[in-house]
Amino acid sequence: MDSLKLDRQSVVPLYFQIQQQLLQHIRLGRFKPGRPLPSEEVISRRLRVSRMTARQALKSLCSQGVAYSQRGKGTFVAETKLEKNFRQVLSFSEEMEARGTRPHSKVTSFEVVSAGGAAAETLRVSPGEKLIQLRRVRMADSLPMGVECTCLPLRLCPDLLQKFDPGTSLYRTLAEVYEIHIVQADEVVEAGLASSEEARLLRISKGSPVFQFTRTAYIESGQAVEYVKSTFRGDRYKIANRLRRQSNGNSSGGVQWT
Amino acid sequence: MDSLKLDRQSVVPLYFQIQQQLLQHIRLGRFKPGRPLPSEEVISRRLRVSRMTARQALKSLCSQGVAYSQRGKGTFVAETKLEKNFRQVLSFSEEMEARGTRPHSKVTSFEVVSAGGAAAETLRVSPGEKLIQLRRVRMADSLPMGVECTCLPLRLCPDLLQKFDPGTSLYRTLAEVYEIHIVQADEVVEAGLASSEEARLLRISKGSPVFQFTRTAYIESGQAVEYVKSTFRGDRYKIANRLRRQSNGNSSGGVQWT
DNA sequence: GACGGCTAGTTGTCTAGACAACTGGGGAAC
DNA sequence: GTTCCCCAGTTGTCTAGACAACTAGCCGTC
Repeated sequence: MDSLKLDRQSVVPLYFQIQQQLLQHIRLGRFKPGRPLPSEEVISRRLRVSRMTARQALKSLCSQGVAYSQRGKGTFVAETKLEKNFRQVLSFSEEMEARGTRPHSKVTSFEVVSAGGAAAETLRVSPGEKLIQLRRVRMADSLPMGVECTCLPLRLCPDLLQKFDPGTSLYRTLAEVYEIHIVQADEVVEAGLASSEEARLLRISKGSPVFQFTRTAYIESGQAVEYVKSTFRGDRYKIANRLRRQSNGNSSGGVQWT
Repeated sequence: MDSLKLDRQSVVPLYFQIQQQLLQHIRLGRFKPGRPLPSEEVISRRLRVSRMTARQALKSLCSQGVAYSQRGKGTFVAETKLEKNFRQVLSFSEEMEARGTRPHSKVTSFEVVSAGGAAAETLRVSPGEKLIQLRRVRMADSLPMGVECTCLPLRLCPDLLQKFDPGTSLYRTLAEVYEIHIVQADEVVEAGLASSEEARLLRISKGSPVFQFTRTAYIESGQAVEYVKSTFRGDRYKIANRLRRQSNGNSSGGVQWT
């Protein structure tokens, strides 16, 4: 007998509940890589939802790279474990937890500064407006992974210096204390060499290969709220991604949309 | 009066035709960044398709990072032009064309070798089986961008050495001559330093920062058909990506799927 | 044994609706 | 003038079905 558990009173959409439960089963190894997930029809019948809802749950697993579909055959658990999820915005803490390592940070400075340069421009604040600047060394299982410099407009979170415990997740604090929910980010990655300052903090030699990330995070309205520059060790950090190729069907149109 | 153009006889799905036409309008600047796209309802009425079909077209633009949706407001053209599309599998040629630069390659070797090491393992061929190995220097507007070493099992494309014109796109040749359609790829990016050999070919100094890509490409069945290792100049190459944050709704389940 | 057709199972596409949740603006009430 | 409510427009979620296209296995014919 199946112990179904969809909460139809919940505000959480059904497809999302289904997706989360499948994900949990995959994580626990109850669905193994390469093996099929329940078909749309089975989920639909078992959980008494329409096929489109079941389908939406499976599709969202596919778009996360966790599964893949084959017409006429089924939907299968994806093989590879990707080292860095390049699809979803994750804070460093969340990313390390997903990887199974214990995140930890050492704050090297946490202060209010005047906006200037790229940070001011990106965050759309007038030059001279106050920003909170947080510099941290990011560690995983006590090993230094990278250095990170985060800038936030002070007016959005005026008492962050008091409210934020640097041992916890910044994103979690922003959401819980200030109702600032980050939903999107643009990230640019460059390859570079460690400066002597970075080398010292990361315990590597100057000139070692590093990743340089520049991230801008946005809330739903499209307003940029966070500007981060970070440098991560090239020897301990990889980026992995699964790409799909767009099927090609050429059709040039003459529709008037206006 | 609107000149609608959906080909309902075509094998190309309606949602894809709509998506392509919207994309073309965006590329031509008829829908500007930050401005709204036609709403689901408008597309639905204008083109006489159901709202779900119109929605699927808009959603697929969103998943490509070309647009974004806001509940209650609409779907808008995304602002930023991303330097490297990290969502779609693109060959080097396609990527450079998308960027508006003229791609060009210099072949440094093109031969049959015996499989071994990571390439053999990834492509799932027995050690010693023959592989085609193609080494190229990749150029954009006559500037060297990176070096690339591509491996393919010989049995999949036995006369590639004759059939492939290195001036053209390898992916195009694979599709047209051998019916090998690449639909997915896994890519791992690392930060490294240029070796003296790479430095010479790329006209940079040894020890300069570079990106090291390792890509495995798959056909629909999941069979790996291409293994590529490449090194790109850190000073001329950036990776850009737009990430969405997964909305969080925790629900742990007890469904029996079997 | 080889081939072809049939069938059940699966995903892909599409329809025509429904209600919920949210946005933004206008207008009424205060 | 300010506040509140309502309404039209929009996206998010969901239903119940339909047919197409493809896969894989079974089975009978040749």
